[in-house]
Amino acid sequence: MMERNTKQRDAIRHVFEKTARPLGPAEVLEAGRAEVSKLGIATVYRTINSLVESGWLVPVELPGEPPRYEIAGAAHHHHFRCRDCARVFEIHGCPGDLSDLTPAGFMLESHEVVLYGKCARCAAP
Amino acid sequence: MMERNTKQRDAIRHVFEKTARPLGPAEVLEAGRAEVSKLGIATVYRTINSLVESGWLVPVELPGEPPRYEIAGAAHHHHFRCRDCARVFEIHGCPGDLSDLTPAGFMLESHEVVLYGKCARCAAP
DNA sequence: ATAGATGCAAAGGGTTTGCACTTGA
DNA sequence: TCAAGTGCAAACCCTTTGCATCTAT
Repeated sequence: MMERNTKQRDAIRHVFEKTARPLGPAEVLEAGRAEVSKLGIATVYRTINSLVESGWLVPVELPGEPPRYEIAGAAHHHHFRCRDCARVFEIHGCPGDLSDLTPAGFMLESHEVVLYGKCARCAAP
Repeated sequence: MMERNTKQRDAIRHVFEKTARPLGPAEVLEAGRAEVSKLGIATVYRTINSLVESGWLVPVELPGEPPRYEIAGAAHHHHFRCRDCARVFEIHGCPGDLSDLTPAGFMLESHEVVLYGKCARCAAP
């Protein structure tokens, strides 16, 4: 599946390559129409899903929000969401071993951390 | 709104009182039918929403999943989601100060931590 | 008695799928 | 050529809403 190079697929990849932040399907559709004006939402979804399956994209899921996607390849990291502008930023570092928090008998496999607050721009006076 | 005591409302509160973990609307519906067999999903949604507004319930939102709800009043805590049975459990403890992860200029206000793995039941042989 | 609450079914919003047409290899 | 990929619209899933009926006060 998705083994051909189409202009739609190229356009969608270009959108991610040109944008430094995680994007949702609607944003991809809008930006992608600059290159392929008749681009359809179904193609965006199918292509994103296949790019995730192929490992080129990874989903960025924040609590209570529809998924965004970003180009894969970054090291293990988490995200900071600005409460004012709603933008999401990658943060480096990690709280480390969280097995202390794991209840007895439970098997810890991975974790997710999201920080909330104000980004540099919104915190500035 | 929701200012009367109905058997549906009571049943829904009972479900949360009897269950120690965060529940989604479908789980509440199923458990609630034990008390009110004709309970409808719309009533579950309406009642949950009003219990959240009144502060009796708080939403538990995990990345990429529809919201669950738990009784308000618990101290700051996080959640563990079982990858096998998809149930969510409250965990005690907290990684603590995460300001090390916060980029310069950013203002950290709060955080969310979710652990993933196998619950005691699903990890058992 | 009567406004509030319920249940059903229909409507919404976002994502997926069926199908005929288009297109890349 | 001709199967993979696309676009459109219908189907889906979860949640909300409209409305006639029921019920707590």
